[in-house]
Amino acid sequence: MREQNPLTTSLQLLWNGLPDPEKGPKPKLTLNQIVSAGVSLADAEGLDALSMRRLARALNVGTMSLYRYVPSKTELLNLMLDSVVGPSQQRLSSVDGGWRSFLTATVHAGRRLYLDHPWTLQANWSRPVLGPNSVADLELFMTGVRELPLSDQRKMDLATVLDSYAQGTARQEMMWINAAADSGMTDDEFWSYQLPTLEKEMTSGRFPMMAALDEETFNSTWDESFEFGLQLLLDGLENDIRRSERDSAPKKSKN
Amino acid sequence: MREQNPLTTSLQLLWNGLPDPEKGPKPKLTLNQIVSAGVSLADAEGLDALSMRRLARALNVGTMSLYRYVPSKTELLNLMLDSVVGPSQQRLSSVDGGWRSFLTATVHAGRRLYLDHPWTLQANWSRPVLGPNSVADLELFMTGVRELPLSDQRKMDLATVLDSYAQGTARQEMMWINAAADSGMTDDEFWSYQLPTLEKEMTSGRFPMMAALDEETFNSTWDESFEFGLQLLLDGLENDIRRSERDSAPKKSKN
DNA sequence: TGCGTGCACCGTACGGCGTACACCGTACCC
DNA sequence: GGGTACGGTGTACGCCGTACGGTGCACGCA
Repeated sequence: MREQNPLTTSLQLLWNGLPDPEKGPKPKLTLNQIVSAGVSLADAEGLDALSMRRLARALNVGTMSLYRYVPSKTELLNLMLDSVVGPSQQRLSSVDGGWRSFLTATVHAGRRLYLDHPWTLQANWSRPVLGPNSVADLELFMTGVRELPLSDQRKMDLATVLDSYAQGTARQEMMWINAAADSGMTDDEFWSYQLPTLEKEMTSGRFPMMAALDEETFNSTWDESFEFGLQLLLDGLENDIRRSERDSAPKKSKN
Repeated sequence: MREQNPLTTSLQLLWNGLPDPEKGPKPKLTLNQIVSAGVSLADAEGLDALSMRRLARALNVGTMSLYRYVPSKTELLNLMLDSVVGPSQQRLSSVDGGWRSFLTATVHAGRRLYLDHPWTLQANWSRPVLGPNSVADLELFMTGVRELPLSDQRKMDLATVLDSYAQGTARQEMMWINAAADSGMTDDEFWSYQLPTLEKEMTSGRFPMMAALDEETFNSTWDESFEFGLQLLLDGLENDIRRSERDSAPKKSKN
């Protein structure tokens, strides 16, 4: 338990939580209380609002008491992240409905996760060590794609690609929402304030393509662009699969 | 110039820079010097290292002098962001080589941008107002896809989707690199420290799919997964295009 | 020529942050 | 019943962004 592996304590906390002590006074808190209070605070007010002082106040303890449970704020964020990922009901129930509906549910769930917990997309966020929920997530993914004629390596690539896409789209959406909110305006107000300047510049001759755009060019909702890209990805995958089935088809005659 | 539009000053700075003053002493700096010093510092040491104090020291001025040029750190970040985006040579030269090679170059350039300037993926990053380089970027994109049989709205969706993908993949890659670097180890060391714990858990019976994975499952490079997903997207798009050409083909006989 | 004025420069200070450290008090083991 | 291991926390340090106000330069005008 006291190896020199520098990740030991992180891994220990993620997978086994705190060891329950025998001696000394009873702890006032549990690790879970701290982590979920952190998640609530970050969900409600953003990552900026999550300071150790505020979190401690919310839990009615002194600031430094938190450090009896968690070695640093970074480690707390790692725990918060793992606590928030993990298989959702939606995906569990779609695992046997064919790969396309499973992957659709997976990417939707990923996007919803990032939008529900925007703080997962903020900050330095050096990706933590893998925790139990992340691994359960991968386990479910691998189950959902078990029928696909792809190598395990390609399946893992697929997981990475789809998560990247969910993350990227959610991040873009969040940035616009934040930009408006930070300036204390709605999305529409934000646009309308920019429009005069943009229109002047676009019709200046420097941007002929931009000047000639349709009225509705910028009218897509985030949901629509997200769906569009998701269909591209899945269509591309379907292509891939058909091709690999065609390639292996001749061998079928051997049976 | 003194309207109550709350974005006026931001837009002014982005599009026109600072007005050159008539009275008083000559400014020691230019806006560009500040912005590019900020970019250099953030590139070299990350966004955390970019404090107003350090930036001022690097420029040999007092901390508060910076505020004569830039109203806040947030605004500085907006200017920095617009200063690093924009059409690259690679993309400009591929604009007439067919949509597929143009889009490939576009997404590659996007990914390279995010990897070269990882700070663009950090922090709150409430997306700023659109600056001249961002608009030039869109202009180029619209030129590159002008032949595609898609509505302007769909083309804009495509721009969003591809940027999301570039951003998502770059972000994932950066997170792993950071995670290792923050702990002061290489990527490989980071993996090897986690492996014992993961292997123990995976063979515990709770994760049968994970336990049965090929040896090479996790061996893909970031480049490989990125390429894989990019091909999926472009194949999907090709599908879309062929379908829409097929649909409109009957009309061709009218000619 | 000289002076008034508007702007550049920047030292100081305030309220936040993460967290190192040391001290206090509790509750179990022997 | 005493020793000891451990939970709780007050204080302090060195960072951060930036509000405020003082100082002195350089041009427009008399």
